Amino acid sequence: MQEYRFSEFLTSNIEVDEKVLSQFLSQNQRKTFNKGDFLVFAGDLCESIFFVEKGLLRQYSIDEKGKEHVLQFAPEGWLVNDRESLYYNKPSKYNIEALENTEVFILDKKIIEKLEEELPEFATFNNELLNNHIRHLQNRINLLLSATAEERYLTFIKMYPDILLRVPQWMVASYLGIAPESLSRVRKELATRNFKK
Amino acid sequence: MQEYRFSEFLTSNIEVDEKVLSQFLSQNQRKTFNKGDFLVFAGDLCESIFFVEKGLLRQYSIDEKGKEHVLQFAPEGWLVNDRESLYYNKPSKYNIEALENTEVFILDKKIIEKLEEELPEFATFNNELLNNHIRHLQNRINLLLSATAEERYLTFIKMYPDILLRVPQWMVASYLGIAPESLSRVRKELATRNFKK
DNA sequence: AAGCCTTCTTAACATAGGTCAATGCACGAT
DNA sequence: ATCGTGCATTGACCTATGTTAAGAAGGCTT
Repeated sequence: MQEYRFSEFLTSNIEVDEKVLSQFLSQNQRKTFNKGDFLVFAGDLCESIFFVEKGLLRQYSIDEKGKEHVLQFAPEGWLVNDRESLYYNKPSKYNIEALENTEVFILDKKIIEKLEEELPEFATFNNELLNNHIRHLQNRINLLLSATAEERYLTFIKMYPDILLRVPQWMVASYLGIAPESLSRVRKELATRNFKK
Repeated sequence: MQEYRFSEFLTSNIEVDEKVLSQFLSQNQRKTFNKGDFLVFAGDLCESIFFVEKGLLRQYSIDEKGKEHVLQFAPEGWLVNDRESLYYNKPSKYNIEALENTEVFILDKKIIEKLEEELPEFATFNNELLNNHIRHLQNRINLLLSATAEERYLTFIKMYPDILLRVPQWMVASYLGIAPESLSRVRKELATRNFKK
């Protein structure tokens, strides 16, 4: 579980003077959460953007029947926020919870906008990040539309082998949109099939 | 079926001088497609961004079993492109097809970047667009994870009543991730239920 | 007007995956 | 060491949705 500072995230992706950068990023934007803590509760307003420097977050909703649905996991180097709150001042539909002791760097919309104005390179980079995020979401939608439980699981293993080891299995099931018992069954089936070969 | 020019899209969302704008946007970026035409075939490289000025597009994949899955519909005022191609120079997984006679305004990455550099307001606006798109995709994922066929359909009706009338029902089913026959069943069920009340 | 697509519907049947309940296991707290 | 809690597994059963196949209603095309 490495650590990944936000400043490092920036300097390793865009050309920018360390000093210029430091004027944007103050130490007090860093915050620590313990395993089990909530960064955001559904119903809250959430106008911050969280960059995970260390640890692991999950963003999830709870439906009327009380079931949880994982929208995303966020390990080191990932950004999480609630767009509904950030751009429409609406209460969030999603909880954000720390699955491990987690350090986040907290950004607000104004800082992002300021960075974009002052550093055109950042604007381009941020754009790519957003587009990349969209790409991921689209691929996930495509998977949810077309793939069986087994296919979804296999894709997950390939894409996020690290996360697989850091979260309980039922959360993976929740991310995949299947029941935990079903995932158990899929795994059993895969195991016996591999054994036979 | 109204018409929505890209220039109008910009001027109605950001403060910008018409003349400044016109230097970016030339007439030859406009293109017309007939119903049934393909703008992009899966496997193609697609480095353009399409803004729909008139008409209707759909972006969809075809899985190994030959089934189509609609990633999105794009009526007037919507942007479509393939991020996989645009940012990673990879062949597209998705087809883009004109469902009606359609006029699109074609942008490439460079124009977007230039607009962002020259017009900070555009950068902010574009950012909001991308974030809004992410928000939509997240909500759709959440729906796919948690909702039954009926709930998905009801949500679709509320969100896209216009599109409902412009595309065949089986495409809606494909967008919702259910079989056309299932959608038929859902509709019947809804009809009899409303009748009983 | 006839014939041909395409779409939608319906019904019978099949199945992946959900639900419920019981068991066992691992691990942290006492 | 023991208890309790949360997680994973398993099996029996159930249900929503997929599949297959057929027929009916429009709407193009010739």
